[in-house]
Amino acid sequence: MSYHHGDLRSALLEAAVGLISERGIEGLSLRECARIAGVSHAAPYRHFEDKDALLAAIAGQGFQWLTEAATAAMADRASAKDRLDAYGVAYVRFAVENPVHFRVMFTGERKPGGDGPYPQAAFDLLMASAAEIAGEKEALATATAAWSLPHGLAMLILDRRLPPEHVATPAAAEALARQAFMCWRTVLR
Amino acid sequence: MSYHHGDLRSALLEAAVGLISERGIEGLSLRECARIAGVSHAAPYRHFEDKDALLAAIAGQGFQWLTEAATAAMADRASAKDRLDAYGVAYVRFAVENPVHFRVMFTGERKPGGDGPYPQAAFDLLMASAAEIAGEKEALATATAAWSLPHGLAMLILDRRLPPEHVATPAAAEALARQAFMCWRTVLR
DNA sequence: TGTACATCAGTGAACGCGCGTTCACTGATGTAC
DNA sequence: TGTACATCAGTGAACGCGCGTTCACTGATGTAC
Repeated sequence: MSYHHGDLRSALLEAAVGLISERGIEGLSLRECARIAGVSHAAPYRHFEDKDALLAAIAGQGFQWLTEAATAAMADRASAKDRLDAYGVAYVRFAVENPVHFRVMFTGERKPGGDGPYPQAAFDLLMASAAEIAGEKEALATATAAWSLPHGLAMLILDRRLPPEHVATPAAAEALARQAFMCWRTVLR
Repeated sequence: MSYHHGDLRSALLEAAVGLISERGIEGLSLRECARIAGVSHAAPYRHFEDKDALLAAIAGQGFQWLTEAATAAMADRASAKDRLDAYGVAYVRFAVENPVHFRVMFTGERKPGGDGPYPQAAFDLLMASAAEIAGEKEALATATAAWSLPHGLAMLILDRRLPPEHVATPAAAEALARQAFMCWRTVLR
């Protein structure tokens, strides 16, 4: 290996995601990331100010991907109701496919000042369609409900809170998710 | 203070809840709990095998309270649909009133073996009413949806993910929650 | 093409830290007789 | 009521640990002339 790594920043992010997937967010340590990347334990500080900055980078990446996925999923839907529907499906799919990112994005309380990562862009998508359906006045409540359902579902799936036999594989989990959404669709149509 | 504390177990649980509410679950330490309870740092081991046992005790207490609250809320409702509805409202209320317990109950992945705390009793309540509404075949999907909505809403509220001005106070949060549930009620009626 | 130099990514030693847990102990409590 | 004893809650010293972070450094890279 040469003295310069080449793309240590990416390697550290990757190592962090792997580590979190094995040991949980609490189990993340910069030193272990450095070890995995084959670099001294002080090297990460050339790329991330501190541990929180690394987590923030993962969260930021996740928020971007989520927004992209939701935007793409909603793009070819004609009605606002269909768009909310597509949003929910894309949301759960994103969580199942990127469990570490999702957990980092949504674990822990945001700072009172509104500090910290926030899915502003993704929420705006929701609000726009919700306003079309329910009017400005009830848009927030509608968007909140349309976010809560897939968010709760994603959390319950990732945390293995649903009856094990129905969430054993990603495919089974997705099937259950789609069935659960059928209930929601009823209200949207 | 006398040599014997009297009710150290309760005092430790209380200290732990306070500590978590200030610093988050990661910020919990047995030594700090002991300090708060005014006792030496080794004393907690007379009451809890280790740190996880303390957390498990908090979670257990929470699951019990949640089941009691949901049972009570559903008790005087005549139809299954009303019962699912009451469940959701009680669920969010429980989370808002016991944020630390709720977080401890639902933070982190359960062990693959199905180890760890699980709201079995609360979920059974859901399944019973869901089966009445949707039949045995679709009961699981219906129960899942009826759990996901309040679960996601509770998480988003506790983590301050909703637009700040609407969740500034518990009262405002509850109002928003009730509005959001109106959407859900539509599908249940 | 060659050289001097600035830049900056990665090194390795060192610091201080609070933590979880163990252990032999001590002091209070309550019970059997 | 009094005494001997078992029980067990709480003590305080000690262990080892990995971590986050800082620091002066060294070696590679690339750019100006």
